Amino acid sequence: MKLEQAIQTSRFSSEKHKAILNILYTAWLLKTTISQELKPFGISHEQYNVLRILKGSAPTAMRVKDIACRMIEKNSNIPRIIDKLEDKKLVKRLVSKEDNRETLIRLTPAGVSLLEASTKMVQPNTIRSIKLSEKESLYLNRLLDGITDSDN
Amino acid sequence: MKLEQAIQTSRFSSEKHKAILNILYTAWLLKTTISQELKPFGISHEQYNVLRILKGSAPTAMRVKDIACRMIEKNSNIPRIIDKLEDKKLVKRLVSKEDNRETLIRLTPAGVSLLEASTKMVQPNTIRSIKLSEKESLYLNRLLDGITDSDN
DNA sequence: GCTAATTAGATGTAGGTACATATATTAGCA
DNA sequence: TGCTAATATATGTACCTACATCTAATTAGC
Repeated sequence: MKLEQAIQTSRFSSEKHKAILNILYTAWLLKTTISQELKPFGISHEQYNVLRILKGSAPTAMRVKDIACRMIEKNSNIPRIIDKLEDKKLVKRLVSKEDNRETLIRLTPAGVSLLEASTKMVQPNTIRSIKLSEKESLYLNRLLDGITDSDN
Repeated sequence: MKLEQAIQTSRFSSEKHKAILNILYTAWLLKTTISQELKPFGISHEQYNVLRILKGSAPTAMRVKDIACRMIEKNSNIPRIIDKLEDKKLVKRLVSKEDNRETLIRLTPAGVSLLEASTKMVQPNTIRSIKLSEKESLYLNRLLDGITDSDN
């Protein structure tokens, strides 16, 4: 119903085909919603994700590659996102003492407080916008986890 | 299981929160897979979607705005995607006789044959890569359709 | 201990999204 | 009719992804 009207089609070759489009559409909706919530804070969804990842290991600084492998979109260009965050003084780059190839990234106090303020807004609104019970969410997670088994 | 290892985390505030990340991650996987399949044909996932939409109304040409509202990602910049397709001679721009503001887009024979060839590869591989029965797909579609009711 | 291979990160480029603005054309209406 | 508002598309900008390539630093192998 929702998907059909969103893309103005009701011709799907199978439920599976429809499911593929539905996942893509729902993901787009989620991203758009989150981006809207973040707009007042002046950061993008991707920049927000990096800040959250950094907070996960704070106060310890993180290496660029360790941030990268926690991102949902695996081809994110972390150095470039860090550039933007550094411009806004939300993170700081440090050179690793033990390996000079590595760059360590650390949240600044400004980064911490912007993250806290934005999360306070974004988190509840996003959670609220999803009309699923915990039980339905669990079942959805099971379905999604099973979708791509490596032995295809 | 899948998601946890993909983003190296098992701390989710709820099943719902995990479901949000799971949808985003699964969509990214799908997009990446489809893009890979399309690479030999020299077109992007978005360009492929436009070609498919055009085929849906062929041989009648379509207006830019009608293509736009069938796209999954609603903010797609259709004129720019058309530019790329036109460079490759896969579509042709025509000016509408009844309204000179409108641009009509039509598949060229080259566009039709590239679409057929690529679909023959992409469609089965994508469908096969999704490990869901029709029944599971149906249930997944129901869950996704319910996720965002406009009265939030 | 020195060179080759590997690794971390930065950077270039092409294509895309999101959104604001520009331009042309048509519709609406006093 | 003539003027304004609305509409269709194109274009500019900032940010992002995908991927190739570059540079510096480290490790492996002999």
